[in-house]
Amino acid sequence: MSSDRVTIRQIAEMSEVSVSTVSNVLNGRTLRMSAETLERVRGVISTLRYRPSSIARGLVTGRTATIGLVVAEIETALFFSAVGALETAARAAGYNLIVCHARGSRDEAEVVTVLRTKGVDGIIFIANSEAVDNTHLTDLPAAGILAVVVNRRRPGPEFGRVTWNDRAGVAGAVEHLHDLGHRRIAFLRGPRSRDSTRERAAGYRRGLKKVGLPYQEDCVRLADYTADPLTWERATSELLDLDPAPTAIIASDDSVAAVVIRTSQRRGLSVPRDLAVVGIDDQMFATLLNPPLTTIRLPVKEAAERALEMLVDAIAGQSMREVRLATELVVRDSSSPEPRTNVSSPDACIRQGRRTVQSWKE
Amino acid sequence: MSSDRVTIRQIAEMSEVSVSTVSNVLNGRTLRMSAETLERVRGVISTLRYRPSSIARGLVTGRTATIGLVVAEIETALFFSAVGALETAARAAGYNLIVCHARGSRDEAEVVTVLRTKGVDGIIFIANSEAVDNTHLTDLPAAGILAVVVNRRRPGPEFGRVTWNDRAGVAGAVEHLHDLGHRRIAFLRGPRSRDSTRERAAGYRRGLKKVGLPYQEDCVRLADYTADPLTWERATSELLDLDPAPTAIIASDDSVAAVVIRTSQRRGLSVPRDLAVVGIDDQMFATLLNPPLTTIRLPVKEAAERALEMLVDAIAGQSMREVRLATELVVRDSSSPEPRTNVSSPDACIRQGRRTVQSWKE
DNA sequence: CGTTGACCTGCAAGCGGTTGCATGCTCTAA
DNA sequence: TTAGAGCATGCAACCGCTTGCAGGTCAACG
Repeated sequence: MSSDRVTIRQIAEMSEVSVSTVSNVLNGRTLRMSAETLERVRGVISTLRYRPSSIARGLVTGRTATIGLVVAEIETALFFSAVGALETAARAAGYNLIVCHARGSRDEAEVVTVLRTKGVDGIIFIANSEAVDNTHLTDLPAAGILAVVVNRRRPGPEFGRVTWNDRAGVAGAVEHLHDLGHRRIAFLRGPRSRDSTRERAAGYRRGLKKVGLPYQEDCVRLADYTADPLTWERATSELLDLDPAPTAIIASDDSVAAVVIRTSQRRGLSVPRDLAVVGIDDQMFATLLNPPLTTIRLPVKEAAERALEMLVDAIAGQSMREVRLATELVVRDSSSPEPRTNVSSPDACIRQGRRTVQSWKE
Repeated sequence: MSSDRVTIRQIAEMSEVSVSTVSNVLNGRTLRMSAETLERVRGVISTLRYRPSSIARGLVTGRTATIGLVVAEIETALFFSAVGALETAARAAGYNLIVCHARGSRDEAEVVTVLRTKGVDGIIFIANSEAVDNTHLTDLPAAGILAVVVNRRRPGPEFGRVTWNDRAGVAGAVEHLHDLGHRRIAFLRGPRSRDSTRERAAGYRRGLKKVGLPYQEDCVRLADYTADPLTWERATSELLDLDPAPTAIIASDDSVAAVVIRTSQRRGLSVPRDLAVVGIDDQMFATLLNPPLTTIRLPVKEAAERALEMLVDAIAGQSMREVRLATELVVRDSSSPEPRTNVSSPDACIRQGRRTVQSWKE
């Protein structure tokens, strides 16, 4: 296919030097080289638009300038921003990304072996759940594969790790709602299979404790964001049927929050006047809802960048680290303190434009 | 790094055969081979978990089983689904994806050269705009690089191409709204820089013509989905201020549609009773809005699959094709014929669950 | 004038595979 | 008994590039 691909040999011939000299030019080993030769070789390279085959180079150096990205559950819109951020950061650092989507850990094991045959310089695993089987990863360090896990349990100290603080995020949301005067704050939890769910539940409890509210069993319901939205609707209705009904709901994620808003509006409630709603993720559409959604932003993008940075450092010989990032509460109208009318006004626009941000670290 | 990577040589030694024999086993050239040898080699391979380096193999065969994916404006959530679909399809066909995000055509040119050094077997370009500069692509065929473009102008007949029918989609939406009784249907167009915008505008005109409605200049406004949502809000307000105001709006995309819904609701209008709203894209959140959004679904996922299929066929020696896919109108409540109340009812749930789908091809 | 460095450049081996063709073996038939 | 067919395996070149080290040139120095 690559019929007439330019090779280093051709460059050498045309510049009337040896292949090694060209290689030296390419790799900056140019210290002890006559300016004349250097210039000549460079000239030929640029006129022929020669780019050395990174695959041949990789074969001998063991470096391919490629890193593998293994994403679990790529459908989750949230993780797309991570992929984008990762790609940007990687390219800035001179790397390319082989992106693989793993469905389940068996699949992941297979993906990893493929990635190894491709000679990637390292692998980043990004999951939306910490509760993943890691057994197939434990032999990576022995094989000399560098790896960083994001939002996921760490298979061993040879792995880099980036997480974010779900617990503090939810606790902060509870505080925020308490500040607004809410005294009965409900919590929709995600599926138990995820560690983050546990963390968030812990954050909910902690937040309540901190502001001095009792933990009430009936205010916690399951709303599995991987399940059918109808189930979220039902969970919301159950909460709203309580007596006294909660005046605020923290939802499993932004999608669930959207349905919470819709469900309560259909019951004739006004958000935030009758019910405050807080989401988790800060997905792109959060700002487009009516009302715009207050939500806990997960630092997915930053996590991606830190993971890449860590991996690149590791390739350069440094040892792996563990980083925990802060989440932030982005306050929008769905938890606005003042009741909103449904009528547009200049004032409303301004209020909508405003955005308050608060961060929580451990 | 890959300190003790197993090589074909080791396998050869342990099986007491030559390297070539192992290679023959690996590549299925096993016809004239004694069953005993075959089994022995296979045994060693599997006990040592040997996987041949695809990079070394690529060097000699010229095939890397890797294809490049160049995505323009990766932030667009819509295209993430394409990436996911592409990855799935690629892996099923035995390929991996190097994903690159190109911002602008200069960047794209650079990405392409990098991809070439990595020895990709082909490249898929996917853009959310047909109006991209293609000059830097025209030399790809000469270099023996196979390429498929998605939703984008075709640089030449050597390129594969997959598009979808924006025009018919919008025309169909107009028909749908007309069927519901709407006689004044507004259209929010996207930025002029995109071919799709022109196509959609043409579809709008054609739809009007088909149902016998006049084209009214004042019913068309710009709502650039890459711009600030406040501008969408303003465009919506301008439409609603008209006298007579339109009773239906086709929005530039789903995000814009969400804002249209919000804006009209804030003015005290009820969707769809007072105003029908149709989006474009069928993004994930369309179904979560209040009311759920009727939208023109673009076959992004299918396009990705067709593009991959075409590329794989081309690698196998077939020539490129051009495919145009149908769009479908997904009817949800935002254009429901019957007025909706804001009060929940069992009936409402059922109606919400329903989904009507209609397809338009050229 | 012979040596010695400093300074450039090229040789050749090797990375981990693939592949055309030669080689050696076994077995059958003349 | 032996040539030839047929089969199983190995040889060696090659893919495009890197790199340690040898080798060659030239000016200055003793």
